[in-house]
Amino acid sequence: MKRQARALEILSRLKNRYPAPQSELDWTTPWELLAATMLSAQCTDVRVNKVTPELFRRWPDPPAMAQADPAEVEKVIHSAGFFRQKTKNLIGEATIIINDYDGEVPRTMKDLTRLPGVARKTANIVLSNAFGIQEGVAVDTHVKRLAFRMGLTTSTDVKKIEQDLMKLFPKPDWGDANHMLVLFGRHVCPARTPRCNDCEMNDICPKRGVKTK
DNA sequence: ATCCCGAGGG
DNA sequence: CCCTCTGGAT
Repeated sequence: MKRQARALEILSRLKNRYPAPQSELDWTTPWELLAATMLSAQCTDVRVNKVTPELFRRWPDPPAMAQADPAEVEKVIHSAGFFRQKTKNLIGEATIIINDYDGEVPRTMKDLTRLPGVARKTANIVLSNAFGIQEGVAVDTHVKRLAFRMGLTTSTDVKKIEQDLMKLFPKPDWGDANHMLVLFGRHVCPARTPRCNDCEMNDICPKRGVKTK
């Protein structure tokens, strides 16, 4: 099957499995989503959700976080990993948002990626989920793995993979495509032991790079 | 290419 | 023990 046709068929089957896909991170404001998404680097959303209630209670917005004691923030987010760098990112992001954006999380790719710890993946999530803006396709470890296995890209470079997916998927689906691929990756096609026998993509998936034990 | 970093699973 | 988890900066 040709790549474009396969992409649309995969999208159709993903929609069938996940009629209302959404992130499993807990958040209520754009600032909380930005913080939670940055914290999710190399860490499961379950563990992010374990630290964010206290984090958001003690430092609920950019003004509070900009004034936070780094040692205290490090304690609260310790179990999420990369805690020193992530603490610097949180305080740095809050400070720039206060100084340059009047305390509001910016709504453009250019402005978001100025923030420390924020590149295209995190910015795409914030733009799509908090503001409903389809700027691109967020490419994380799940999207990267599945796009390669399913033959939607031949690249291992996240920027190139994003460009490929933007051509293959209709723009209105870009935000949902990320969520559906992440969920499908977790449920059916994890990195180590993909369950190809039980997979509804079995007949159209090239299974590129699938580890067979 | 390497580093940041803890926690859970196999 | 080794791999992986919704990455990003140097």
